[in-house]
Amino acid sequence: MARPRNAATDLAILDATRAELVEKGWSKLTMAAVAERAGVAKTTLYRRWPGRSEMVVDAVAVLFDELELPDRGSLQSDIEGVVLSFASLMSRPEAKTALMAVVAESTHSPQLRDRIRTAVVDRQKRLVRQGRLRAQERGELPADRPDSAEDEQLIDLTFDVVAGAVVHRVLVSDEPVDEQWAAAFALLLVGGITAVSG
Amino acid sequence: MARPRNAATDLAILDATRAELVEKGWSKLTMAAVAERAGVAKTTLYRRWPGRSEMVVDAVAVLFDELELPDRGSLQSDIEGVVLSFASLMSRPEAKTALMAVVAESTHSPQLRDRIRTAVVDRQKRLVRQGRLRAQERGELPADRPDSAEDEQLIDLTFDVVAGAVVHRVLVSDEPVDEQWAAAFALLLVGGITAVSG
Amino acid sequence: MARPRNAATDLAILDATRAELVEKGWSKLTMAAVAERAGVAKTTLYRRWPGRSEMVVDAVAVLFDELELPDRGSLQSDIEGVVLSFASLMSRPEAKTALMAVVAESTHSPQLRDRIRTAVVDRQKRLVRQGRLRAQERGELPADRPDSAEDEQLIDLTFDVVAGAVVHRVLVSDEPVDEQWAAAFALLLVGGITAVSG
Amino acid sequence: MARPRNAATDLAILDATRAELVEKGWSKLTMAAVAERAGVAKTTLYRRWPGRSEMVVDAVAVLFDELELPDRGSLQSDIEGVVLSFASLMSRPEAKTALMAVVAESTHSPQLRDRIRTAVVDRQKRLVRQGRLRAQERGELPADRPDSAEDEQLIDLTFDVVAGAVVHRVLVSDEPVDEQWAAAFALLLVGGITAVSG
DNA sequence: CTATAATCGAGACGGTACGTCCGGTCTTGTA
DNA sequence: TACAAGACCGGACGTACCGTCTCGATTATAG
Repeated sequence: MARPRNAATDLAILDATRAELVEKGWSKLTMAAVAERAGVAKTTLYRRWPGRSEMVVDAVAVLFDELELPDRGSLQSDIEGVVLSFASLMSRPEAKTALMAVVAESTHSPQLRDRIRTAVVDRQKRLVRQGRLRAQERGELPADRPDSAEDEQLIDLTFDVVAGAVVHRVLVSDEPVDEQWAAAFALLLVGGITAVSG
Repeated sequence: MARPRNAATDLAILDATRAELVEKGWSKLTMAAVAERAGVAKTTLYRRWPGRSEMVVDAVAVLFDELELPDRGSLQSDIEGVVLSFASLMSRPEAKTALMAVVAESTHSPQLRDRIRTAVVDRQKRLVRQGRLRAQERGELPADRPDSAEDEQLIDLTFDVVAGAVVHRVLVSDEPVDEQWAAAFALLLVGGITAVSG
Repeated sequence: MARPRNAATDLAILDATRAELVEKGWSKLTMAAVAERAGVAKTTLYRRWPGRSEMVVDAVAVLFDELELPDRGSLQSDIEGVVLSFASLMSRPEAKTALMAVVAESTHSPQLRDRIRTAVVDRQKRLVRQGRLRAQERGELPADRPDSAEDEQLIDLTFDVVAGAVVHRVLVSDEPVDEQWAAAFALLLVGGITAVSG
Repeated sequence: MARPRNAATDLAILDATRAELVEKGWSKLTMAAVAERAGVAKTTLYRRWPGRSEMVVDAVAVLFDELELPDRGSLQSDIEGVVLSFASLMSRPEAKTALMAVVAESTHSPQLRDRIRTAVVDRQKRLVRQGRLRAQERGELPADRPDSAEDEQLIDLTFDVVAGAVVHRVLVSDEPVDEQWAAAFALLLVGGITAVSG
């Protein structure tokens, strides 16, 4: 009760973390370097996060909140838009290197898995819901059936398909996501959703 | 003229690497432990691979060669089959932890990116081609147009969608890929491909 | 402001160094073994000394401070005494193996040469000065001429002759320094000094 | 029986050893480097010497055979001469670094100690005997008493004093042996020997 | 004039230690 | 109490040599 933590310090640390990620990448990211860059002692880092991975998850999570779903007039266009902006996010070095790394770490740590899910995954499903709702308003998709588990599953499925395809294209196949690819993907997805929902 | 390298040593090392991956996971995998388990000196590892990542790529790559595409009678069923067997592969601890980790590392190393592409990605596209061919023989899909770049792109797209969705579901969303999910996914994908190709 | 170095650690390390020298000898002395024996991390060694040789010089230097020159009543006897006690020092395994080794190393390192000179050589010249002074008080030797470079050179010469002869006898010729040898040597040296100074 | 060893190879190896000693010093001298420099395989080295130390002793021993004792007309002058030529030998980098190093090693190896004694020490005592004989012929010293252990001991003592003083001056005290020092030393030694033998 | 057997070059190999780096904890003094 | 500074332990890193080994290829002698 004597002295409260300095809130600005958190931001400085997360900024420093992202900067180091850009310059060095995940495996060369050291706590000491982040601390020095943030003008902070190593102790302070460990007082706030249990380890490197958790800190990086938090540092990267905010990037995902920049994603939006502007109304481009059709489901097809909306998908194209979100694919392109997600791809551009995944092309930023601090995002691509960190995301895969923490996912890798998470395979041996349930705590980390939870942190990723709450900080990244769940927060972005909103985009799928929003796009679906908008398409229903436009009459492109039928309205949700009340309490339908199938509808809920379709949302999850759509999320994994969109996010997975983009991540795989960019990071594993190592090919660019350009407008042409986004269009082809959106066409495929709309076709599939229509077939399933129709 | 000089003493040749022992070919069996390579196999012993890669076996040891996979075993250590299962027990310790990527971040606790040490060269010394792999060497000891393989009954080999650390030097020998470094004589054959430039680093941990490259060695792990080679160790994991062979797992992907186990994937097959048995003829289950329809495109929909074929997709369900490959999704399930791929998901079962991605659930093996040595595959999931290693794959994400090397992809993360690869974001800062073109050499590693190439190695992943040739050792893993390119080798598995055969499954997509094979499934497509079979569907065409069954009359489920129209035949390829000669020298069509579009057909080629559709193959790549399909590959990223299938592999990406499964990987994302298993590793990021952290949800199981069961028969129900495989069926829903296959339905969506067949719908999309039909719409696009029709 | 920051945490200060633990002074007791220095002593523990030097003790461990001497113990390892006794058991293993110079060429089998490893930093890791010293660290473990001292209950200290290897890092701590390197934080305090640039390398093995420097550490060993410091570890051995204190042994030389044990040397004394008890008044045995005559120059001849004083020399016999110091020769015997120096020889007994040079027979201790930690001294003999270490001293020659660091001298060997020093031939390629001016820094090390300086360290040896200040830590060992200069500190022991006091014995020669003391013995000379005592002999002068007894009237065995004429008093120093003021500001005489010759007197100073004679001190250095005596030091090299005494120390050199003992070291060479023990380490190179590999013969024991017993009372008989000490007496013969002292006789020779007193004869020489008297001839020169007379 | 079948094929004899190439004798020229021995010389090439010892030459290479000395050259490496000059350039790198003892502690940076590697068997691989010597082998390459001699145009020879590492195996060949180990076929001829049990280890580095033994090889270096042989490489350096020949240097000592260059020492001679030209007749300069008096015991005093003869001593000055041998001191200067021995000092010039001890100033050569391959000799100084190697000699101390093998002596250090020898403290833990009787075999090595023997090799040093036969290859270096015993071979050089001839110089003392020769100088003594010459001084006796000149009438500077009384003739040997038959079967006198004392005379024998005086030879050994003289050897240790001369060699020890020079080595200590050059390597430990790190001061030059010039004509002035040689003269002062010779004066001291002649005084001592005369007093003892008188 | 072979054939036979040791020598030789090259370099892979199992080891051991190196000196460095980093993670995470701890101990100081200052604010 | 929070914090900066940095010492500290532990442990892995990638490198360098060691001394041994396995290879073919190359001789010099014995048959």
